[in-house]
Amino acid sequence: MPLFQVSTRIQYGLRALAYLASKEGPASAAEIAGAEGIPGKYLEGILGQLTASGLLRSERGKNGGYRLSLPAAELTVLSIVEALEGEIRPTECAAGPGACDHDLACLPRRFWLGLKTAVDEYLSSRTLLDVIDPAS
Amino acid sequence: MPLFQVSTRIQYGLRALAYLASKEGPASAAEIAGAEGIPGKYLEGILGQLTASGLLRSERGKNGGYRLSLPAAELTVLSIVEALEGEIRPTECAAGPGACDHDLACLPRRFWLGLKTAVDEYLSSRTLLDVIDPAS
DNA sequence: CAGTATTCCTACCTGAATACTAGGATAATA
DNA sequence: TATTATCCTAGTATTCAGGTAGGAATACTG
Repeated sequence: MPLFQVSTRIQYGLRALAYLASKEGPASAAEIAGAEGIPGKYLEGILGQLTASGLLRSERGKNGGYRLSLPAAELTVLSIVEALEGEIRPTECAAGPGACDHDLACLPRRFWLGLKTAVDEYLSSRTLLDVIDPAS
Repeated sequence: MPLFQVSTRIQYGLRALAYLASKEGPASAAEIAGAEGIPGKYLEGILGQLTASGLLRSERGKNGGYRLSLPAAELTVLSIVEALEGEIRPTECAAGPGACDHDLACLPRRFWLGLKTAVDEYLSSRTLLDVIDPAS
């Protein structure tokens, strides 16, 4: 129903990253889940995805866990969102010319592309640090 | 999966309004559906919703149909979106203080509220005319 | 008044996605 | 070798988008 909606996946991911940013050394999925009240097995999958995208580095075995691969100030929210949900794309047509067979008939395309640009600008100009810093 | 997604409901509604804007007099749901290639019965529901929200005026019976209740230049896209999907709200918390029981624990709230503001500004500063005018 | 064209109302259906849960295999450390 | 992790695969419950179907209410027209 909503035009845009932040899934629990993104909310959980962001909170987990925020937890890691405010901590020295690695943290396990179970530790983060406990601290943040997030279902553990579900969080595992999210963290795995963030690792595969290169935002986190993981170590297995005892004393292992996850840690940020970049300082929080260099991690844009856009990169987090795209890691968890792929490229933002309001409509099929908004993917670019030739992506749909209407092309000319699809006048609103320009409009939705503009919206995507506005959202991308917001998300790429804020970092993880901005999200967790109450002063911002 | 997407952070924001324009539903067919909004796309169809917009195209129907665009059709009405470029036409003298009323048009029936069937006419618009035929011209725009939209499922007729589905469109009926959408137009009914736009009517209930006051964006359209309808007349039943022969020679009836729908017409805009405002000039296209005075119809913001935000009003269209809200008529079809209700208020934009990225997360529960973003509805305002007190809307969730975390409040202080919900640091990212401010961030998502900012995103909502950015989107609202974009949508409320454009009208139906802007959407259908290739020059804009 | 009969017929026709239209909106309006209610109910249902289906496929896909979100938000999980379950159980273990694999790897690293102590 | 016991423990603590990540990693992998599969299944499930619920919700929602995107329709379909059928007819009732209403208004014009001959």
